[in-house]
Amino acid sequence: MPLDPALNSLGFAKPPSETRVVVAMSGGVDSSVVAAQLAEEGYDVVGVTLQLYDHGAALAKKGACCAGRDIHDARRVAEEMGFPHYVLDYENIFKDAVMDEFADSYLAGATPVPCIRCNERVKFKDLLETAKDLDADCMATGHYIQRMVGDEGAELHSAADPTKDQSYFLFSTTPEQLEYLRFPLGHLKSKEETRALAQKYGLGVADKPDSQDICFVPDGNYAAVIEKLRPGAAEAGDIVDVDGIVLGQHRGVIHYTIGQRRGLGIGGLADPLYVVRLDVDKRHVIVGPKSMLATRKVPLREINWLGDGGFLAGGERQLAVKVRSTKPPIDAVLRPISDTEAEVELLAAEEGVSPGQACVFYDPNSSRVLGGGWIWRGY
RNA sequence: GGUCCCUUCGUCUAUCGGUUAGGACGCCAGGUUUUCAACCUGGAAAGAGGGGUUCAAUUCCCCUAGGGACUG
Repeated sequence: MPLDPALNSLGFAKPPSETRVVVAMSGGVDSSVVAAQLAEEGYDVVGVTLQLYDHGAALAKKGACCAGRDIHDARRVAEEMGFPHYVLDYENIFKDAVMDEFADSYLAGATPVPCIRCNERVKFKDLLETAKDLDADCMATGHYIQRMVGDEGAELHSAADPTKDQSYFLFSTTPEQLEYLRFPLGHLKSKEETRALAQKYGLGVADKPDSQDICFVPDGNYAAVIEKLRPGAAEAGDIVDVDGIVLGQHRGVIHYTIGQRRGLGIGGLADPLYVVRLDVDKRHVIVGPKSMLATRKVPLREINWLGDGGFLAGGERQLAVKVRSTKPPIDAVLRPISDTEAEVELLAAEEGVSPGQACVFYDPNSSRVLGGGWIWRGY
């Protein structure tokens, strides 16, 4: 983070004590450290935690964000560090903006990424507006991502620690949102530094495990949540090969994603089978050998462009893309079709490209994130 | 009716007297992961049944059951 001596650590030309920052606190280590650190630096910190879904259902789950135990943890950090903390009831907003689409996406044979929608539609939208209503100068989160100020304004950059980088989950952050956001952890070299800071501030959450899995799914059984939301969603059907030959039965298309290997229950083969396609109308899970997963053309919509210049006007571009959060970026050509649609051609075929997942753009020569889009079926 | 062959983890199979009975796929668990997956590591899991021969039988012989090939 290049520091202008005239500016404080959050980029404002005034003392921290006169800079109000809303910290989105999940109750985890990361956002707790952000809040504690900013409070320590003397900022006018306001902690906010969102209640996103039903308490009772979530209590059983450890490591989840924003419910029950987590709200408690966040509140305690605020008390320990001496800044105000608010809990906002966002259950309805969350259901409308995240959970409903999550269910419908699976029903349509796609594989959604609810965490991206939550950032895009809840944390960086309603919560961000709330922060402005609170007269905050900016809003900070515990995401491992970097915001840098360039010639054309705020830029999004991958985290310094590539193993913790969360750019995949933040590609849809708009330039306007980015102007207002701050990510104080993005420059850390490793998660250990975060935990060390938590120790330093004496936070009770210092040893809390990292969150994983979908926060509103209690026991990892996301299909059960979908069935609760959309009764009858999991209808059994045939597992077929590409020639239509029935190889077995499945418990519902919603249990599968393209590239998936486990859960087919078909044994006795020399090589494993993978899901290569989902046919919702026929309730077919189409399977084949790994080689059939190779994909080069990836159709995208709902593009969020974070690079310089206009998206469509800029024409064809060489860049790197990620099609799954844990896969390394690979070289690709991006061909805009409209302001919000594009086709990505992967230079080397990738396996497991699934509708509903995100395709995130990276500058191959720097840490900059250039936006991304949502993968969908086709033209 | 006769002759010959086959029968091992859930599945497909390896092992032609002494093995912790091996592998693959499937399954389970752990790791990884703020999506779902992928991936990595580990685990459970078998000699159709009954008699023999032998120091020793999955392995050799016989019978029974089931399956297959050829054949008056």
